[in-house]
Order: sequence, then C-alpha cells, then structure tokens
Amino acid sequence: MNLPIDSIRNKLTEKGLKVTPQRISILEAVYKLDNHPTAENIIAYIRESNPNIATGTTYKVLETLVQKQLIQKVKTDKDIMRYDGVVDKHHHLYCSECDLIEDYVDEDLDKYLKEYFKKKSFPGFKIEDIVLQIRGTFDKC
Amino acid sequence: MNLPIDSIRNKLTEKGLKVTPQRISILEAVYKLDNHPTAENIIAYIRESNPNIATGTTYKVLETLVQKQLIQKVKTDKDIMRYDGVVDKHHHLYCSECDLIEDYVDEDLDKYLKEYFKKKSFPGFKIEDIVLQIRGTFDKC
DNA sequence: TTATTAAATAGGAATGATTCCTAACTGATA
DNA sequence: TATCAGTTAGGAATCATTCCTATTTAATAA
Repeated sequence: MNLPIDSIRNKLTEKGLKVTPQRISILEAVYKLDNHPTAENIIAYIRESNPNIATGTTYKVLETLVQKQLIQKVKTDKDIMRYDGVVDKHHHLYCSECDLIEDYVDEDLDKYLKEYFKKKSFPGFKIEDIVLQIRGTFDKC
Repeated sequence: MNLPIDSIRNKLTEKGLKVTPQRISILEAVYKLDNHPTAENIIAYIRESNPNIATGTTYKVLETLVQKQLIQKVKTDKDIMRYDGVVDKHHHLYCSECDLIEDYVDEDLDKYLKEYFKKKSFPGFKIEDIVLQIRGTFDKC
C-alpha cells in the first residue's frame, strides 16, 4: 500500500486529528511496511527520514490511529503488538515457522459466518465481529 | 475444571515431565482459575498455599506446559498473555467491555471450515489450524 | 499575518511483564 | 541411597510500553 501524502492528510483531518509531521510519517510507515510491523519496526523506519521522533510519541500516535480506526492492532502469540494498515474486514494467516502474517479477505465466508451465528445465537452475548486466525506454514519456511 | 492431584501427576508423567510440587500447583491453578488467568493471576493463586514459588519458575513452567500441550496460550488485545487449561480445539468469545474470555466449542463449524478451506486452498500455505476470535459484548457488561 | 490556545511532541524516567542467570536442590532411575 | 539431569529460588536484567511535563505547534479567528 502506497498512498500520497495528501491522502494521508485527508484521513487524519476526516477523523478530526491535527495533521502533524509525526502522524503523517507514522501512518505512512504502517502503510509502507509489509508484514504487520511492530512499533519498533515503525520507529526504525521513520527515524531514517525523521530522526527525532520520540518513542513515546510513536506509541501514542499509533494508539490514536487505532482509536480512530485508521489502523488495526494485530494479535500475536508473542507479547509484542503489531499493526495493520488494512482496516477493511479481513482475517489473518499466521506462519508457525516465521513471523509472517498475511491478510486474507473473504466476503463470502464472512457472510456465511454472519448467517451461521445469527441462527446459533449465544444467550447473553451480542456478536460484533468474527475474525479467523488461520495458522499454518508457508512452503518457503 | 477440577482435577484430582493424581490426574495432574499422570498428565505430567505422560508428557515425560518430572512431577514437581511447583508444576502440580501451577497446572492445578490453570485448571481452577476461571477466565483464562494471566501469569500474575496464577502466581497470586499458588502463593496462597505455596508462598515461595519463584516468579521465574512460574513463567518457565507455564512455557513448558504450553510446549507439552497441557495448556494453551490465549491471545488478547493487550500485551499480557493469558492461559487456558482447555486444550481440545475450541474458539474464544472476547468481551469488548470487560476482560472476560469464554471458550466456545463447535465441531460442526470446525468441520465446515476444514472442508471450506480444503477447496479454497492457499497456494504456498499449508493450513494447520483455524481459530475464531468472536468479539462482542455480554449483556451484563 | 499574527495572536491565541488546545492539542501534540521530545526526551527521558518509570513501569511492569517477562526473561535470564546460577548456585542450590530434588525427582527419577538404577 | 547415590547419582545426576533436570528443576527451582532469588534476584538482577531486559525490553516493550507507559508516563510525565516543559516546550512546541497546528488550527482557528481576529
């Protein structure tokens, strides 16, 4: 994913966020870095062009972007958080061998699951969202 | 879940693990504590009856139990790992409002998904396991 | 353009979950 | 009951993340 700066500015503005160079760099980094970067990955990347963005700022901005739904957090087995610039509904392929995480979109399956759970409602629980964690290994691993 | 000590001893022995008081306490704690305890929950619990089990030991034992598939790690949005004594295949209901995580077993759905993805194979990726994260809210929350 | 101000950032200290280290200890085996 | 590989206690170290606050800045209106 590779977006022009103006598009990034617009996204921030639309969400009522001040447009700062830090936010632009960080959101751009999440889009540009493949494989669901960690905060550390993002910090390393933005420091190349912007050496004095503070670590704390990066975490704060990431959290803000998650709150405003411009990016997503991705759960992993490890205790390190990773981020995803894709906010449309999707699932994840996790590799058991390496740390690769791949996005997987399947609207048909989403529809099926929605119907399935509509019939099979849980008493006392209202479903908001269903995400699949698909674990396996890539051939190359 | 509430198992007699002997059953716990057997589980450890079956996996080729030495039966130590620490391992028994910790495995017992994972079984007894509801809602997918954190390491901290487990440490607090076992210290009631066994005050001098070291923190490091608990983490090490938990990791060993996960490796031997006597327990499971549960992913959360937070960066705190939680543990689950249920190792049969199951999914999780996550509450958006509180930190409750509930197990959900559905063999029919598992079968369906297995078939579904058998047809829809991913080139270059071999699926090992599919787990659903079902997010929503409990009425009481 | 400039002043105003609420929001955002830099820098670094603090936190807290987890890991690491090693000497001492102990279950399993013969 | 001696042996020893495996395990633990205790505490220091690590490291991702959060917190603190003085300073800076983006947005707005005059």
